[in-house]
Amino acid sequence: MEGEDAARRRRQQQQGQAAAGEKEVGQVKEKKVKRKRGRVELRRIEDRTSRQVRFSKRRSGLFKKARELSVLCDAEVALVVFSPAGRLYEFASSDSSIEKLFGRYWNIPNTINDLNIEARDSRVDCNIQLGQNEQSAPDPVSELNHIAQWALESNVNKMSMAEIRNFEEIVKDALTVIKNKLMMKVAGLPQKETSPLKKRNWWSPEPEKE
Amino acid sequence: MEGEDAARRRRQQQQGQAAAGEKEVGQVKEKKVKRKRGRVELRRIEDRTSRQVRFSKRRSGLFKKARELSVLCDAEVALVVFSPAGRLYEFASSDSSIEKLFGRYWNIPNTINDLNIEARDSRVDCNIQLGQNEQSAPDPVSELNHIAQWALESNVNKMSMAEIRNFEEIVKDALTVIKNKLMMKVAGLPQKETSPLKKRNWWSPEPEKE
DNA sequence: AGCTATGAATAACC
DNA sequence: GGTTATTCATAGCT
Repeated sequence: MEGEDAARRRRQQQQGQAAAGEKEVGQVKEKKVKRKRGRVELRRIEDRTSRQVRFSKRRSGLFKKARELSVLCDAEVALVVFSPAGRLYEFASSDSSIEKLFGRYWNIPNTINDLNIEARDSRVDCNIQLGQNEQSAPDPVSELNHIAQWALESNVNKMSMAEIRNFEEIVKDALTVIKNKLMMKVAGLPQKETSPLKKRNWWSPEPEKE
Repeated sequence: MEGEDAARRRRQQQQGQAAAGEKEVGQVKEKKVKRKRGRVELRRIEDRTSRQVRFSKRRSGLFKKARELSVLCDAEVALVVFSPAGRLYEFASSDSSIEKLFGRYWNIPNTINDLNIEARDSRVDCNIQLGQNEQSAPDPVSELNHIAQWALESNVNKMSMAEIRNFEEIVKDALTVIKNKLMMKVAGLPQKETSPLKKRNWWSPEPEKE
């Protein structure tokens, strides 16, 4: 951010320079000098066309800035923009999808999540594990069913926000399991463990790689 | 965005002006002229301290731009940034909380599903509608349960790849429904729709009592 | 969509 | 955290 005084001073200085330059060349460029812009006002642009053009330009600028921040400063950035017309534009830094980053956002408030996970009904855990290792219940849908039942019995409507977030993660995990299993099954591939469900540590501070 | 040629041309022009200005005053300001900055390189800043300073400044700049875009162009913007240290910074335009805007984000992909939704087993559709209109089963989890049962009865193990994908989407939809409903319920937010997404929200449009 | 003058952001320095 | 020189973004045109 910048103070008003400094800004005004700089502006005057620049105009001074410009004047000097013009004096040097003897007013030759008089024709184009009057494209005065003026400070940008922080309120909704009324003209529809102009607003749309502004949106396009500023949007690309914003996304560029977002990308720069994520690259230069090694930060994780997620950006979602809806145009007035309802179009979606999104950006997520490098290794994080929007979903992951916002999952992280939701997880931040409750670091105690681990405890909740441990504390949840063992049937769910059990079923997921079984499904993954393909021991007794080869039908993945039953797992989802169990999860739903578990949630139902746990009186979802009275869950706290933290619990809901946790529930969301659990169901998402289950969905991943199911998807993987079905994919493997249909493709006729051996069920190899890819990674995702382990411990959800993808958001933890990781050692840096250079 | 701007072309290289134009940029270079303008830079030369400006430096020409500056040179003219200096010549006018006779090199009096020689002492401070050499703060050369150079183009910003698009790669991670190595120096830790510098990176942190850059992060602070650029972050505030980015958030300012985001706010400007949302105000000037009447767009909805959600921005989440995690510093390398793991700190969270967030911005959401005016009337949208981060959760709402990203709920909206998650709902977008469903556009493609309209046809699929119509085509799939009517029992599911029916149950969802019932749940939604709170006639018999206001508990969103039951919807998930029904979907799971439907998939189970449909002999999932013999589904084609396309069908599995579709199933995955359906479950994801259900998850979205559940999540949003719970979020709204717990946060006590009114379910207000601002934009054109409404038509395909087969699962949420009506405000709830309770 | 492409250009340029101007305003704004910010890298380098206190 | 403040200042200034410089690069960068973009408003106004075409």
